Amino acid sequence: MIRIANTPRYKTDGGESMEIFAPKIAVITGPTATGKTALGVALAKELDGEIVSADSMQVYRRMDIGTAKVTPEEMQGVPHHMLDVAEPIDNYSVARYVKEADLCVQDILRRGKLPIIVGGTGLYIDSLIAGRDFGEASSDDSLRLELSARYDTLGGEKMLEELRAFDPERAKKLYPSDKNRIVRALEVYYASGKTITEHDDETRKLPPRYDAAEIALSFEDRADLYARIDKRAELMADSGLFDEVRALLKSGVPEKCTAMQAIGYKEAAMALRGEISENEALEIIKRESRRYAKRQLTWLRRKENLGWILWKTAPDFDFGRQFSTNYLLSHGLK
RNA sequence: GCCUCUGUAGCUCAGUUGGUAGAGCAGAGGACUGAAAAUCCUCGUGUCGUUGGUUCGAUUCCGACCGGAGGCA
Repeated sequence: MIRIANTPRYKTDGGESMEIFAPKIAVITGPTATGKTALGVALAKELDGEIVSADSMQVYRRMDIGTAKVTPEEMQGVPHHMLDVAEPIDNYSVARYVKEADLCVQDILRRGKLPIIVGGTGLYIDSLIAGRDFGEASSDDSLRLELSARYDTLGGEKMLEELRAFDPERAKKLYPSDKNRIVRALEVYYASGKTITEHDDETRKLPPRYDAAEIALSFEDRADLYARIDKRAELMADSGLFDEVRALLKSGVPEKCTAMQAIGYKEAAMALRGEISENEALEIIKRESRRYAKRQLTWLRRKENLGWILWKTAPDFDFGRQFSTNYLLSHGLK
């Protein structure tokens, strides 16, 4: 039976000590194709937990094959949350994820179960644990679209200059070519009157909302990870990835929406348009997936207090379950 | 068997009128606070096929040998 062990003590910036209830939760993360889903289910069964997915693409309905979403059989009766919570045309975001996933976690805790966050979207996981508030600014996209268009005509240098006028600190950190971040920095300021630097500083001061014990999965040898990714991409193609994408496009999902930026989907769309062959698409999907995994590793490597499980050549879930259980217990989850 | 072309970074190739070499792709490292499966930054030493010769000096010129491609018999 799971019990929330203790109440950690955090200091506020004012120097006053303040007691805050930060519930303990478990996290299973790691690059793509390392067995997070299977280990999550095994742990949930052993520890009486429920899964909260942390995957920016599995939130979309009807995107199953290309996102390697758990199947009902694989769930083995374990409740899964944060899957299929959006339409592909929705343009999901971290802000929305934190709000919705937090409700799930709270509900699970209220019922006395262990929330197990499982997924590879590092930003989503960290934001959920930190309890980041992204504000209400710019809930409609008009401002962002306008800024984006301005960036395209004026260029990055001009836009950075504009940002530098009120937020030199952020401007210094950004390259002119980093369109997304420049646009966002401007957007935050114009919509809220607050610079993104101020906003970030404020959220950084907040004590973490959860006390997370995090386990990361990967392979000892990078080559094994890549071989697994390649194999899985081929499996996806054989299982009907192209049909899935065809159906999405046919149902009116625009090609430039967030969901269609997913690896596997944008390449399949290119093939369906006849720009490349399906085989070429598959090769690009493999390559992009490998690069994605590498970025995920970069994200994870900088974190302290990660319990790493490095598979030899293939996942060993018996070992994984044991290691994880011990790890979680030693981190106060009992 | 003879002739021609060819052998340079993991791959495709460029180049040095002789002073030990550089692009693209692949790959590696990093950043990341409302697109994050997104967006962006940085990184190029390799017996220049092997072995003799010419030369102060050869990957570059010459010879032989070993691969590869094509042609003639």
